[in-house]
Amino acid sequence: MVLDRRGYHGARVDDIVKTARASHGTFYLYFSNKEDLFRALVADVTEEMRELAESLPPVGPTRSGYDELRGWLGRFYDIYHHYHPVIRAWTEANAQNGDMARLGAQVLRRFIDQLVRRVGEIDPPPVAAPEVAALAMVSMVERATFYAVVGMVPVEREALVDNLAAILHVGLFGGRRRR
Amino acid sequence: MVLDRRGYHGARVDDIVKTARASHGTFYLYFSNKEDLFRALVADVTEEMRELAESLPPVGPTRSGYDELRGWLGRFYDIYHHYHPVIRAWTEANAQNGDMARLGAQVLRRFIDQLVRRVGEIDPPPVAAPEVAALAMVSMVERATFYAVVGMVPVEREALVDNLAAILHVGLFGGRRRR
Amino acid sequence: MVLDRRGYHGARVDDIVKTARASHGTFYLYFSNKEDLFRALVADVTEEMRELAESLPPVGPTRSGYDELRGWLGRFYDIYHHYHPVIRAWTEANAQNGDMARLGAQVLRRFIDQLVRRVGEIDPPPVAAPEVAALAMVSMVERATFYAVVGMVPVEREALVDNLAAILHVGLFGGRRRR
Amino acid sequence: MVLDRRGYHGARVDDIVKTARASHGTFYLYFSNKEDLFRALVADVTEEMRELAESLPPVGPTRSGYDELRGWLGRFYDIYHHYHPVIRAWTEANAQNGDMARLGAQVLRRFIDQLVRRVGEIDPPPVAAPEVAALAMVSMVERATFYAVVGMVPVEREALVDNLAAILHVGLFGGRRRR
DNA sequence: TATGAATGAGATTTCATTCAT
DNA sequence: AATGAATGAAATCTCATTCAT
Repeated sequence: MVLDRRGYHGARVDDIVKTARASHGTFYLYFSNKEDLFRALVADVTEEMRELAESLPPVGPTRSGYDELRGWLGRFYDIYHHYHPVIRAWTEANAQNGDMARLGAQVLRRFIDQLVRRVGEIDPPPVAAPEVAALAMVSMVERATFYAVVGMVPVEREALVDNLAAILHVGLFGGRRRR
Repeated sequence: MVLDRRGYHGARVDDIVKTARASHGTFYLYFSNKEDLFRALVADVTEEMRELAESLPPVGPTRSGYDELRGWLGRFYDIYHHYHPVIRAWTEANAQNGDMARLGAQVLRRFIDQLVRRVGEIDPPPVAAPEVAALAMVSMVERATFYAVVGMVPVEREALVDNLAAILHVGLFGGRRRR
Repeated sequence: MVLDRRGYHGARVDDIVKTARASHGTFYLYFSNKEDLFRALVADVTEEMRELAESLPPVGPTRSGYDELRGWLGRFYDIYHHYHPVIRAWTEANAQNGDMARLGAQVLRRFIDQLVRRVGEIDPPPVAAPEVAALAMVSMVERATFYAVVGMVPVEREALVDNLAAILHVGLFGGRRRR
Repeated sequence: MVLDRRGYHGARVDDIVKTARASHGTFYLYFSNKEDLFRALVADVTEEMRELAESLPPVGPTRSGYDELRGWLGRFYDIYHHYHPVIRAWTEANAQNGDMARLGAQVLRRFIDQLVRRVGEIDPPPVAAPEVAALAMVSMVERATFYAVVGMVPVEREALVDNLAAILHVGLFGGRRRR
């Protein structure tokens, strides 16, 4: 995947079509321009992310709740792993202003909303400001997974998922035992 | 700041010199190329970050430890706020491979190392894998601050710092009371 | 008709086959290339024009001569109206050098020759240089009709034909009465 | 002049800059795109045409009126001769729809208006529909001059100007003697 | 005959960099 | 030291034409 090696700006249409063993003409037959390809790729990721956000399990200080959280984080990791070239490029785009950044903000928003909802179900409420706590947690999961997936830190999937689950659990339920 | 609006690739040398009310010639008198300018800007941030990493306070389940952590997070926020155009561009560069991404990995490493050291001081050790926990915490702080600073989420400095401090405190010391 | 909206260069083969509800393959089955289609279209017009040039009536300062001239101008208008997309494209091609311009020059020549012949029949000869007078008259008829037909000026068929006939009549026979 | 040989579509930016002994970069320093150059060239011609339209002399069945008309037609010829590459390209553009054709229609309009005004001064009025007569006369002058200038017909400047003047004079004043 | 996805040569346009002044 | 017009390599994009089915 060309995006992987060079990111959006580094990926020349020439590279893309060579990698796909196609021609320039074919490329512009299916995409109206380079950004359009990127949008299509991002749309796939966005769809996966939307489903993922919706499948965030109800949480509770139980063993099964903990396991479900681990499963969910594992899926998060897998999506990031699978789409990481696109996600790299998207991160690149998010660093600028413009459409793609707005789309990124929407997806972020969706995760935060789902998490806020879950946190609202917890009794007693674990934090004063669920919105900010949700932002913090989403940020943690997203970026730690990103760094692991792109190899900026040497962390294996299981170690990452276990630790994120543990930290989130503690963050949500304090020291409460898992029943 | 041109980097703010457009990121590294979006900021043309022409824009940069216009913004600086200088000429192309002058630009190349002081920087050997566009990347060189960016390196210089990043070097400033890197230096701040290095100092910041070193000033990570010893932590403990005390009120003063908590306050120091808040102070430190506030400084983190302020640096991000001040340098956010550069940091955006850096995020963009980190999303690609290459020198800048390696530099980003180094800075990340430094934060993780410092945090691991602090976590190592805690007795009993709060987590099984301090490295991964440290990655998670750095990721959380970094990205939540980034999203807040660039306006992708509407969170104020104080709310952010308070919540991050609370979450980190719980993460490090579980439900232990602040003495 | 695609030529109408966009002219020769603006009419892509893709547009042409879409308009004709055919495929690219079929197009190249019947025409060896895009220019070949245009040549075929122009050939139709050229043939019409050839016949029209030959049917230029003998002229004279009589009412019936005047009426015949009017009829002829009406046919000129009708051909231009019918073929105006092709004629637009041809005008476009005439504005360049090359084969099509040469073909345009031939057709122009044919009209001039016919008109010179008619003018030669007039006694006394109305002008010193029949060739140039013929050029002027052909130019007048051709371009005024073109402007009217393509809508660059708001003139109706009858008004145009009447006036052109009157002017030509005066030009050929001066103020002489129509007998 | 590159437009001369090939017209607008045939003139590649590459040819233009080679002819001008400049580089692509320089071209795009002064014009935002290829059409922009063409617009600039046409603007020059448009300005000349505007002045020419305004300088259309008052007409009358006098020798001096006739001479002024000849002078004016000579200036028309000279402008066409000088700008003929641009005028060819403009004719090409007029053959399509779009901005340039609208601009062409405006210039045509201006000539017609001026001529209608002059014809309106004549007593008795020479034609029933001055608008259409003016269109015919402008068409005649424009196209005959075009054909002569681009070499589609072999007519010299003096012969053209003399004959056009004679025909216009007859058209306007019938057989009336030049006083 | 008919199709239309695929092609690729060649066009336009961009922008980091240079250099004469 | 400072300038900014000029450069040109390299990018994006177009579209007439082909050919396997």
